[in-house]
Amino acid sequence: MPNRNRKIEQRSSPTLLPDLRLATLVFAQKLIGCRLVALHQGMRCSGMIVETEAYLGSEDEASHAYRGVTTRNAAMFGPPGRAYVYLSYGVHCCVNVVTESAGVGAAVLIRALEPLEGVAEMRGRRNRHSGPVQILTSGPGRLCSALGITLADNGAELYSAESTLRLEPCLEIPAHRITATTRIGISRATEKPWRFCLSDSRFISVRSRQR
DNA sequence: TCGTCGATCATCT
DNA sequence: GATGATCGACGAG
Repeated sequence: MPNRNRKIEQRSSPTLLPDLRLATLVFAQKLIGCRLVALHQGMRCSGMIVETEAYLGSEDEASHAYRGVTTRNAAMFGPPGRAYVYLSYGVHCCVNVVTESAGVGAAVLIRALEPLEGVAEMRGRRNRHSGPVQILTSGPGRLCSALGITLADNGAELYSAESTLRLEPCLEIPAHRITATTRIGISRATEKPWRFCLSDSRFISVRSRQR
């Protein structure tokens, strides 16, 4: 019933997550304002997504999917709505939301959150018992550390209410509050303005490099 | 406040 | 053997 589903999407309210059939660049913007929830060691921690980056499939030189399926990126080529978690620089975990159809290899990297629940737990995990709360989740490695996300979460069903790592609706952010800039920390396809930030958020990872 | 640099290791060539 | 979607520490201004 594709037409019926489309009607539901057009009437999207703050209580809905972005439609998984959206194009990755649109999905990356719609993801801002959603809540990322992690339930680990019996603790619920969550934050509102304030910064994302879109990575397209085989057409995007900066994407892990550019060279096709490997052991590491297999989750990227799986069904949409799953988590793709990978180890960066051998040290930090980073989490993506897989988008589009299985086999495409597109995903949206979550780069920063505004902490909502479990701040004390996040401080403990990051060994930051004092200081500004922004430092806890501003950066893809930091937010995974704060929420306790590890490689064990690779492939988690983010759209399932039973999943220990999942997305939940939070706020609907109007398009004029979202800024597009070039992506960060990459050496290829650096000109693509596929990073999206909540314009007035104090929690984004790097100050504006807008072009 | 900003820039630089080393740590660290799974993955890829 | 080289690379990298990062981070934290440290020094300069």
